[in-house]
Amino acid sequence: MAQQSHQLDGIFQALADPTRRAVLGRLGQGPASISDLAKPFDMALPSFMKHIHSLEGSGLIQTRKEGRVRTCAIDKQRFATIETWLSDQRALWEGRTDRLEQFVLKTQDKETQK
Amino acid sequence: MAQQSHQLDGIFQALADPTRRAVLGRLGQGPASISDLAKPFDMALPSFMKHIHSLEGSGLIQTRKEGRVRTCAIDKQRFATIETWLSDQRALWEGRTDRLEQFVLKTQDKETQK
DNA sequence: CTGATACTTAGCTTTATGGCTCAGCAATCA
DNA sequence: TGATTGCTGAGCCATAAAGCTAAGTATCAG
Repeated sequence: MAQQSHQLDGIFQALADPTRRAVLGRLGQGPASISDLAKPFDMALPSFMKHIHSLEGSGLIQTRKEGRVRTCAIDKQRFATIETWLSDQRALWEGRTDRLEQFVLKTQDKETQK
Repeated sequence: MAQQSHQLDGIFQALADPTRRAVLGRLGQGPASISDLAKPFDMALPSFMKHIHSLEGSGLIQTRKEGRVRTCAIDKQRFATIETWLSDQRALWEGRTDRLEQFVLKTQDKETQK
């Protein structure tokens, strides 16, 4: 494990914004141009472009320009990076579902009921 | 669907920092106190506390104070929120891995306008 | 009661983020 | 050719993030 932490920084940072997640949602249904993607958002185009750059920089989408139109498409592979991190994380918990944790969890219940 | 976008903001934002991910890694092995968690990091305690607050605010960890020691534990449930988002996202792609997408990819530049 | 420990609060600085406008440039269209 | 479309680049502004120090509070150990 110990995958590039820096890569995860960018990915999670990109996902931490509702506009960018909405764009991913839209691109999940198929590629689209910048201006098509921008339409639903009440935002100037240069501002919107920053979101696109964030998504592209993190590798969550890829873009290419044909003529004057830039088409964006989701890059599904990057999502695997997230899943890998999640499952690494789970592996930690599950490799160690032991008495210590149970002990603390129960003590915690006692506290919570105040 | 349409889970609280605001919740995802906080979760992804919290995950977008290597210190905070490292803390989660440590907590995956069991609960720990603030100062134990802080030890590996070359950072003043108040700075470290901000990371803890970020994690707690996003719901990824829970903390409780006993005497003068605050103990932190991971909250596994919040991770399900991420998985849900991921699988919603995948559902979009997979619900529509069809000729349309291929078609659009190839003919985009001519056919974008209806 | 005193001192050490374990945070906690307040406030400051620097940098990053997310928005804007204005201006430009290349590709299409009339 | 000239206008329109679809970005793109430069640069400004306000707010948030991530670090710091200094000082405060509350346990706990003697």
